[in-house]
Amino acid sequence: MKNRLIVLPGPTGAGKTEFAIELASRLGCSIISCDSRQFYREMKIGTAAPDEQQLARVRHHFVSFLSITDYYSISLFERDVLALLPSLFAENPVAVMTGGSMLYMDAVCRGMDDIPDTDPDVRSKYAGIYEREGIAALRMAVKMVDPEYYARADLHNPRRLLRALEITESTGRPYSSFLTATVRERDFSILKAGLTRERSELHSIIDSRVNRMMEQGLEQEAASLIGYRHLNALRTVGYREMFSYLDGTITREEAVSLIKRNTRRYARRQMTWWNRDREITWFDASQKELMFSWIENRLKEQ
RNA sequence: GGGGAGAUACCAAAGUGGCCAACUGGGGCAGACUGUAAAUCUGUUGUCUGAAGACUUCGUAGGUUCGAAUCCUGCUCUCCCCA
Repeated sequence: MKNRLIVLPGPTGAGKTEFAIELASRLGCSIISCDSRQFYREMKIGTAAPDEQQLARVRHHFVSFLSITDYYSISLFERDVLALLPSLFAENPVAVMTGGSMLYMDAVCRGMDDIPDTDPDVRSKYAGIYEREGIAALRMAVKMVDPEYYARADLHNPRRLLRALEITESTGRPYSSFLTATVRERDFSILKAGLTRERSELHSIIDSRVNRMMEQGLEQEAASLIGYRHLNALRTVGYREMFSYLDGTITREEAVSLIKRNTRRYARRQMTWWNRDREITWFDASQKELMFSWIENRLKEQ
């Protein structure tokens, strides 16, 4: 019998954390967290990371295992999860992966193309060009070195253009030549069950969750991290807005409502991403038992 | 009781005779996404339609005009100042 990874995507606020814990305890397996901000041990409140009690109920992996100053990436996550799974499957043929980081999830399920690491100097060189000369300069450069990518790139998006340029220059090969979109074979099978809620319900959960974060001390947590605000890990909903408040740019109330708004937007982007993944079977949060039995039946089938 | 200001689409706010279905911002909705992705970026937002287009909008009722969100009059409401 083939090992199984149960993948549980869902927008922020749908209730994945608690749901996954219940599922994993029923199955007696552990949880792989796929949340790119809960990775960081310094960011607990603002990321709604599972608390001590929740962590005690089921063994979690990839929660609070990094410092905000560590370098990490999607491909490292893919590598680390694939390296961990055999030991999990040795104990139980099933594992649960849940979280809201869409591309990280896809990296585990489908794999990323092999692209060499880039030269940090090249990266900062192009970042400087972008700062001084704007996006038009990036476009022109991409057009020169990788016309194929230029033809299909999002020419408004500096992140995409910068990435293409740094890869092309670091490797001496056009970025587009690395992009094969090959789906990797995995030696385990994947079952995708998504957890969602009605939009309006999701919004009110998000609102109350943000209020709770404030009660739990998001302000203090952000204040303790403000010296690291330039780090990518802190370019995160909840922290950025609190930094603006701590700067005195906006009021506390404004910060709170911006956090709510930006969390809503994040949830929407998540759904946009997953909507095109036909492998996901969706369940409303109110159909918990139905979802459990669906999963258990599928597990028996094999 | 007297004087003044204003009512514009979900909200805020421009427009002060035709180029206005109406600038802009917010919010909403939708989309993209191959390496720090809770990031980064795009579109759309009166109704009907695939589209061309048609139809109804700028507090309300009238009027002026070839033509009004824009001008005039009555009414309703809001705000400010003086009593």
